[in-house]
Amino acid sequence: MSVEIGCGIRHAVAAKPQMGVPMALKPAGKDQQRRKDRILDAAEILFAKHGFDGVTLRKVAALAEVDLALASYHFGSKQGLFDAVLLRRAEVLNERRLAALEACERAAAPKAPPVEEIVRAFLAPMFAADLARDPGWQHYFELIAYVNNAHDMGGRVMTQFFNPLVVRFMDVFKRAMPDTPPEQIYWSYHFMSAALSLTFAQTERMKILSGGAIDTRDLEAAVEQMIPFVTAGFERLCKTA
Amino acid sequence: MSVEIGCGIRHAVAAKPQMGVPMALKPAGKDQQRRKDRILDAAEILFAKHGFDGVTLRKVAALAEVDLALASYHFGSKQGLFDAVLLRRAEVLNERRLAALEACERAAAPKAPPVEEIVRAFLAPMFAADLARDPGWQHYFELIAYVNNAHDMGGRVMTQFFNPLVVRFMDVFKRAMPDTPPEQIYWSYHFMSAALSLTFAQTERMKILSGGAIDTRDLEAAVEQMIPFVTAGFERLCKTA
DNA sequence: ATTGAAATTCAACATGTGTTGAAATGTCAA
DNA sequence: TTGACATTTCAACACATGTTGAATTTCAAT
Repeated sequence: MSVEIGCGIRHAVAAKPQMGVPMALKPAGKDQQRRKDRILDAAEILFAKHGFDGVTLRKVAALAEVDLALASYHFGSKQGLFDAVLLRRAEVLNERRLAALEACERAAAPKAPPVEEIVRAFLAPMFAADLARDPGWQHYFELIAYVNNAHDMGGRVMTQFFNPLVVRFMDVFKRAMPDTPPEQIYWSYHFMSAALSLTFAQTERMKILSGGAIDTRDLEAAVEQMIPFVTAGFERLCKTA
Repeated sequence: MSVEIGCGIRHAVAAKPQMGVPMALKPAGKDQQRRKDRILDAAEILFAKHGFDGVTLRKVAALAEVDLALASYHFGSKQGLFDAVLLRRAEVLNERRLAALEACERAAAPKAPPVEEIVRAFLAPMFAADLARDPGWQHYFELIAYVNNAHDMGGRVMTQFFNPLVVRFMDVFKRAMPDTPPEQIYWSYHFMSAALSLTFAQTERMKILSGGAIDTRDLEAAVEQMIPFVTAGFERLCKTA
């Protein structure tokens, strides 16, 4: 079930080698890709807000203003659509994080970066202004938060799309704290990932609880609080006892 | 829609004042409550593992080995069943946490308790051996983790069942750090709640990522790591800048 | 213009959904 | 035993679900 990009699935019985057609806009109609993307956009919103089982293809089609059958045609199945939504922005996010990590490594070279800078490299890209103001990215992050906490998806999906990058981060953490047993670094990462997830879940719980004093949906404030909190946690937990 | 306890909903048109019948085992059959409880147990497991929309009343009935219609009869609707599952153990958990909080307040009186002890009073009851080894409570905590991160339920449900207790905790935190702006305390609580949620989500993600080095489903280890991590986060974030 | 493949629409399928009457069964007080 | 009520079963409802086959349209290359 490798992902077919750029052509429908139901029709792709043979998947011919395309006979030297220019890649750029191969079978490009007026809005050839527009409908497919609208489906992804709509699915992104709905999956983020209601989870996999809370969404129906009919609601997706309605929000995207396309025919119901089109989702199945382009993505094969509901699960295929879900994965496609996750895949679409994963690479970009991974690239941004990797760039941030390498930048902070360069700044500290030849020593390992301070823990706070590694934490920042991991968190900041998800709060960067250009992404944080893009509704599409917002919904994507909300979806990741949902998946990360989902009992039956957390393992598979997160690993599938983000493992290589996270492993890279773990290596830098280990290099920054060479005397710390890796277990404690993993635990710290777990708690950092938790803070990220609940924040992007976009609950209004804390607004209610605090009587309006804070709103965790304010991402600018969130990252400002999260970095010191998480860094302090890392540092205490990773002190060699 | 007040919750009717001890008698079916579909039948309760009049809800008469019971005419002096002994409360203890009023219409008690051989296993009068047994089926109702079995439904709650089954629903608890399935809702925790698959969320509200991922569960069907038929699967609940099958797991509980009762007739399909019984769930609707006893709880009125699927949503009613869901709320009943949440309600069942909420009071006990709240009592345990309150007891832990009051104990640590007494130990420190007349001063406010140290932050770490307040954190411990909040976390420890969910990891206490007698609950952590009871499968029922495990599923319940897993369900809470799901609800807390659910975009569309986090606000309502959490507030409904746990707000008074959490407000009580917030007051003690404020008393322990009188010079800290309440906003930072709320943020810290948010991150603590996140660590709790992701841990009880019982994902195998960290086991995969760490190559088996840690497993966040080991609750005994989890609380041991969580308390220092969260405490350190609190203390740094709540330093008056 | 013709062709051929991709994209889109339409209608339907088989199955699953929560919920509800009506009948049957159980339970205990009078 | 009888009567009254709670509980349980059975069957069905009205509707929603993901998916699919066939027909239609779109559109670039011939």
